[in-house]
Amino acid sequence: MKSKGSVFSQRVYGLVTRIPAGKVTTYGSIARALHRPQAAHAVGAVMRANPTPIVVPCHRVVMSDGRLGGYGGPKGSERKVALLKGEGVRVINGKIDLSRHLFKDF
DNA sequence: GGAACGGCTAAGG
DNA sequence: GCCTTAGCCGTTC
Repeated sequence: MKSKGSVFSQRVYGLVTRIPAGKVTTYGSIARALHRPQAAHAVGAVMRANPTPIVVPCHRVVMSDGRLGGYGGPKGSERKVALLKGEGVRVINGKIDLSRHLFKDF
């Protein structure tokens, strides 16, 4: 357990936290922002361990496709959508309009 | 210290 | 539109 020891995780949390309401990002984008373009899954690992779901809105992180991905469980997706919609994100058929809300301007 | 897991991505069938 | 294959990386047990 590296609990907070790894810069990577902290970096991920930092970026996710910086995502403004009404915007979303992809695992790949985060990985790229951290100079680890291939570590998308690693980002997922960090998110899974997300110790501060309040500060780290994982629901703003989606797949490169615009799909929501997971969120703890099949129901989580619905909650994700609800939250995103509440923030002004256009969600269609469980997918996000990336061309409209993709935030990669870290 | 090492193996398995995971909320992935990209490319092909 | 969905599944498979291959590659890559950090966390967890």
